[in-house]
Amino acid sequence: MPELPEVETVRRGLAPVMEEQVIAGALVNRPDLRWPFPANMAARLTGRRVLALRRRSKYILADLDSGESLLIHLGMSGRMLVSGDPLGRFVHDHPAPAKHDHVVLTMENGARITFNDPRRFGAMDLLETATADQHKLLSGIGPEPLGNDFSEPHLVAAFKGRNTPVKSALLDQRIIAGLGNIYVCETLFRAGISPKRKAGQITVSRVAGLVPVIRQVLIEAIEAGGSSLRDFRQADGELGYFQHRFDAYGRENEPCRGPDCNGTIARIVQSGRSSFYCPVCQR
DNA sequence: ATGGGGGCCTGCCGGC
DNA sequence: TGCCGGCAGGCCCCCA
Repeated sequence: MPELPEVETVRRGLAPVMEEQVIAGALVNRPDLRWPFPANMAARLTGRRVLALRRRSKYILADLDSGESLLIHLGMSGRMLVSGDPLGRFVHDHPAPAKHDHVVLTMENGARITFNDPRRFGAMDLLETATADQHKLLSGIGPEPLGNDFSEPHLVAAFKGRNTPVKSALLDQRIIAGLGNIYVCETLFRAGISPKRKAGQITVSRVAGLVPVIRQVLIEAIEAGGSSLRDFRQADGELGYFQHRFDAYGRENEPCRGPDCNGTIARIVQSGRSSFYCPVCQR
């Protein structure tokens, strides 16, 4: 469930049960996900207190009192399931792992956090907190769209001269962090820009206009994810995700919801991925 | 440097 | 019922 709003929703769901808490036990059920786990991962997590849970792009970082941070990426199908008993009555209760439960953290408060990832495109790593930004997976990532470094001049400069479709440019994590296929589709729909248009060919004012649209789409999605937080602890991290109302994504052959537009949402494939858009009002 | 495509995995869904 | 193709929210890496 992994674009920026979903990852932020997961972070917010995990924070109350993980922050300030000690990891009492770590169960690692396989040697790797997308890449091998770091050496001695279970031992380096066990007994460590979680000082803070942060998010950078689609990554979650758990800062530990050892000076290391646990880096978590959910890939395409990763879930962080919270179970157990916050009152700590069943700390020693270890139910058999379900299929694709790869890592289970048991917190001192009795909460259990299970990383379940069928497709195993997810990842975990341990890195020095002080130099986290220089980690190979983080160093090339562009500005956070909801942060101060993301701006009209930045996006205009990043698009300038680019011959790639705007769809690809917005998916490029070096240009802007955290967008994925869904929110790029939604952003371009609201901005009235065709996903096929070359990034460097869009007028400066239209590129600048993308900035507030991106922010608004993400803020709305985070708020929608947040509305499902009550159910988050029950398990299914996917709740809230499907509650989103998408205007374009997944709506092939359905009527365009644009004002005064009688177009029909189309699906095309760009660099192997589906783009949904209205050929009438997205130009 | 930039852009495009392959590949990593499993699960699900629709069609035959 | 079973098999098969196509599809899926990501992203690294290699090639031209």
